Amino acid sequence: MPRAKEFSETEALAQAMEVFWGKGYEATSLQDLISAMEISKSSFYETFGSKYELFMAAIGSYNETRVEAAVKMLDGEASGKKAIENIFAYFVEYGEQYGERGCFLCNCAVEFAQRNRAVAEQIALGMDRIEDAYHRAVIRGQKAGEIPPSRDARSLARYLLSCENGLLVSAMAGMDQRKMKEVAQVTLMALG
Amino acid sequence: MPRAKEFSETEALAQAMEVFWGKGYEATSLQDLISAMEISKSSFYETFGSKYELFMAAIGSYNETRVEAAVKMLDGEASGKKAIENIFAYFVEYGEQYGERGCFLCNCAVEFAQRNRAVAEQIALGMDRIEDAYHRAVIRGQKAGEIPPSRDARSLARYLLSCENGLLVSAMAGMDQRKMKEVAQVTLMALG
DNA sequence: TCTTTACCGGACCGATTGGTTCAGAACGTG
DNA sequence: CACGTTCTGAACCAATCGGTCCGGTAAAGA
Repeated sequence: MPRAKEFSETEALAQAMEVFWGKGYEATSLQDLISAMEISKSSFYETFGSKYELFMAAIGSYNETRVEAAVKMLDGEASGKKAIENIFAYFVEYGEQYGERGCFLCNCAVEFAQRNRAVAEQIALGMDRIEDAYHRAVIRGQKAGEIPPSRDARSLARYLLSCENGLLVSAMAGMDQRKMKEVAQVTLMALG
Repeated sequence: MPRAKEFSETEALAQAMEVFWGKGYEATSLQDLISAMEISKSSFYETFGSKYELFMAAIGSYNETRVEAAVKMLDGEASGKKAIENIFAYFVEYGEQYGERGCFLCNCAVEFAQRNRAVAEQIALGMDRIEDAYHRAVIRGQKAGEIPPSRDARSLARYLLSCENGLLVSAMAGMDQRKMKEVAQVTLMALG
């Protein structure tokens, strides 16, 4: 009976995420959003409720796509150490593809987290997923004899996550790829 | 002949920096600023020109005060390694005093740097100062036999800066002090 | 064809944004 | 006292902000 949907909700959400990722929440206007999503203002409010609700959904979308992709990368490799090396190499290459817009979760944390608990929780969700994936990779590396079993796997996982965040923020602050590569190498030496 | 200045320009600037640091540029309104600075709107525009100009000056103020303090901390200690350990310990304690508002330069980089070259340059100025201070500390540590001389001092300095950024961002994303302390320990182990 | 739903454009809203202007009070100095 | 300057509060500005509402059209199934 009804007319068929003409735009994909998840696709529009993904577009919105891109805009928020690139410009941040406050600097993104409704105009920016509906232009990128290619829907009308009316459809916007009917489908997504408000700018804020859309933003929360966008973080969720990021967790389901980008974070999940990173997790798969870490879980997929046969060797734990290789998986970690590969993902850091990926982050070093990263800028060329996406521009230096860093990690969306970090950006949101910087702009929002201290003032908004709901956002902070949404961010923690994604961060924890990555940390756990690093943890699994470290354990795998330890079992394979690539990483000393004496080291605390959870600490190493948190260290790697923190370094990842630092690397991506440093990139936004102007660090070029060559220097990033050096930093990544030093970072991974800490695995022993 | 003239009437005396009744407010200190540098003091007002410092207050403005605090606000920008805590809320970011976009989320800070003129009302926020003139309330914190305790001057009138008229004085504001006469003295500082515009919100944007004030913001740029605020980054400068941050470089002259906070960054300079960090540099002094790194240069002051007798032992290079001890200096680095101390400053990381300081960042771990940090949150309690200032709330988790991270590093102002990083925050600005996240919000602004990709879209504004002038801001990016101002940020790079401060970052370079810190990197150089780390570099001097590493060299001192190497001369004292605390850090293997085989390691490239500049790479280590950039690594430390990147890890510092990562640690402060992670704190904003919800990492608690205990975990930060662990991460800092792992970070410093990489010095060898 | 008729109903139901999807979608759009545009008018409209109050509030707030950053910014300007100006008259006048406050104040130190000659 | 008078001059020169600092500083303020309020009035005012156009523009934009996020958000609401409605009339109309397009499309699918009954």
